[in-house]
Amino acid sequence: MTPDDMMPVAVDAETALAGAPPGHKDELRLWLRLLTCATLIEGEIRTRLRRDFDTTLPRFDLLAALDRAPAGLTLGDVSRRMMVSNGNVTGLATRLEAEGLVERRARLGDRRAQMLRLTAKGKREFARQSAAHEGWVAELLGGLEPADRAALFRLLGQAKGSVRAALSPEETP
Amino acid sequence: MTPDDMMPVAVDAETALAGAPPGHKDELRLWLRLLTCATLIEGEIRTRLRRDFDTTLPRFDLLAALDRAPAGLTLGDVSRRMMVSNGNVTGLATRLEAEGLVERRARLGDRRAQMLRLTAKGKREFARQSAAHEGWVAELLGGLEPADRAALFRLLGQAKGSVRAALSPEETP
DNA sequence: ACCCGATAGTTTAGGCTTCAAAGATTGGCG
DNA sequence: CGCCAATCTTTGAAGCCTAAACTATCGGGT
Repeated sequence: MTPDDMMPVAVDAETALAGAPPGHKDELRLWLRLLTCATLIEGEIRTRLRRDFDTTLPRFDLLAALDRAPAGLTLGDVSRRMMVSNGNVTGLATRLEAEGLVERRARLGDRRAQMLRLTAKGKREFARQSAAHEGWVAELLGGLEPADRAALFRLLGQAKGSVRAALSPEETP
Repeated sequence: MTPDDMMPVAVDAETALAGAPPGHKDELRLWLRLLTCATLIEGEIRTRLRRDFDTTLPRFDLLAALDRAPAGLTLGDVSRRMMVSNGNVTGLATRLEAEGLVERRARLGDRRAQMLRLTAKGKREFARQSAAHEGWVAELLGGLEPADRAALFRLLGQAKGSVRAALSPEETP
């Protein structure tokens, strides 16, 4: 319960020259802006998925994961790719199965796992949704200069690297 | 129900020279990377808020909004700032009130609205959480060169502008 | 052959989130 | 004054999400 010494935080190098209180305000502002962008886009996509296809983003994401893996995926695979919990996928898969978009089938030789695959209906449905989705994203980010878009893409890669690097030590003990 | 002509999508100008199928893949890749970054960071912050303070991100965000407005905010104000629905804030406020971090009080002259304010305990609690939070973000994004961080910040501003521009026409009829 | 740690999935409890509909109040207009 | 449209909040139904506990199965070492 000593809230002060839990914070490995890079209190080295450049902090010295920055002076003042720790002053990690820059990173914070960056994070808040990143979050705003993501929230804005995500919210709009959710709204349109509901409006035009009467579906949700998690459903769409699950279909997308399966679409990229014609041989099917286990629930665990899906959970890792979507970066969501196990139990979450169970429920999602159950609902999509009930709608006939996805099918569970046993995996030979391992009675623990089951493969999840798109049904024909699921493929058709996802193709429709996917085309619209791609258009929406292009519409929302179309205001960016191509050069800016490329630069942003690269810098986000850097950011991703920074986050993963900060995460991996404790994540894999 | 004609799913084909609902898609205002910029099918003009640069699409012509790009050739091929509509080919908005660039924007899509950019969006997916942006989303990955946000999800990664957000997930880590959620985990740590739970682990270290036994709280959640929405609670933290609500406290943060109130902390920036010493005079208090109506539930509606909070809802707009957090970009979440009205009903959502009701429940959030109720739980935080039960924990003694926030208080509802009637607004003079308008019995429909109520002001939400931090209690003394809420202020203390948020100060602790906020300091840790700032450190976490700095840790996660600390791997970025300061110049890259600045560039990223600027480009995200552009992206935000692009999204808002694409949104505002239909959002305000 | 048996046990035991690792892996796959489900369940449960609790919280977050949205949309839509309902309640409560206000302020203005005839 | 009385109505009514606009504003603020709450409620209810449904779905999403996590952590943690539980079940089932697998595979290897003794």
